[in-house]
Amino acid sequence: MTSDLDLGELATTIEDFNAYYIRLPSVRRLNFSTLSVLHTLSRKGPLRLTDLTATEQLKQPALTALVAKLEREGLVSRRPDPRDGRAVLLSLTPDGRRIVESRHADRVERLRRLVERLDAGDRAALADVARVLGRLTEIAAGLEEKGERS
Amino acid sequence: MTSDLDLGELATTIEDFNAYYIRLPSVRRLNFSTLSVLHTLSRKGPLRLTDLTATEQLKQPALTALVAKLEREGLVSRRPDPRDGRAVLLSLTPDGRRIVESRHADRVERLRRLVERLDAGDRAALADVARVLGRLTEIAAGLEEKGERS
DNA sequence: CGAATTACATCGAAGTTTGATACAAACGCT
DNA sequence: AGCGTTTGTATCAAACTTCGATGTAATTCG
Repeated sequence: MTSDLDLGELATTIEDFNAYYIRLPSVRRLNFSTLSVLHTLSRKGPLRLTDLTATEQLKQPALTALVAKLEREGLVSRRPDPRDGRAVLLSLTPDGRRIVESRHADRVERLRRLVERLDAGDRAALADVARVLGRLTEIAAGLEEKGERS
Repeated sequence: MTSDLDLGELATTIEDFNAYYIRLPSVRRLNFSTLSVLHTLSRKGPLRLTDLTATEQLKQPALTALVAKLEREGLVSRRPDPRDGRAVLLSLTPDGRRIVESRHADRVERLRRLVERLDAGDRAALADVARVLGRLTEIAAGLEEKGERS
């Protein structure tokens, strides 16, 4: 049985890990909302503004303003949706992609320093960690999709 | 050998997982900075304002303002540091603690729904996931401490 | 076609964050 | 003890972010 206690501890462990993992002062001063938008666009390809409001915890006017700023800064590009004259399709520009990639590279480097201090057993378990977290993400994405249809 | 590729994938997996894990619209509208401060105070006990600026990605004036607001709302309490007349010690009030706990409970519930859809093998690996993430956090905390002394 | 809906933009008000600066307590030196 | 320096917070005004309400144009559906 997977007791509540186990899950409570797992949740705490993830929370604490994230406290360290998220902290990553970026060279350019980009706030949480901005980084989240860049990450989402880099993973979910061209998206309409409304689709973004579903993932980001911002209302549509705030997102419109943020995207306008990112376009001015050359990190995001907007083009009309050929299928719907009201909508815009947002994607990362090469510069925008570079920011996401550089942050990713920083995280890889930090992870590397942590991992090299793990003992052999824990290091061997890393593959399992990756597999299970990946599955949990897939399941979460699946549940969300289902929820949207209701 | 732990190749760069493995770590890159692991970092991506964690990033994607977090995109789902972090999303948790709270009942009270508390922004990212606020939630982070509450979490840090709940985990690291009474802290001085300056110690908080080290963890939170806010400058001291922003933190002073945020803490003042949280005190007005009854989520954080301030008392003079008996060891240093210039400093204040910040801690969570019962109400503040309740917010952190209720968010934790929400995460446990979300995790539960994900975990119950894992196959037996992946579920069995959860203990390893918790252990390894916990170790990584310990190591990260240790490295940070070392860095501070330099 | 016309009414209802949807996608995004605009606006003004409220809230947040910042750099510069002020001030008081603590520290270190003699 | 005295004095200059450093450290911990507070204050301020300016810049930025976010929101709810509302506008406008494109789409959908009967």
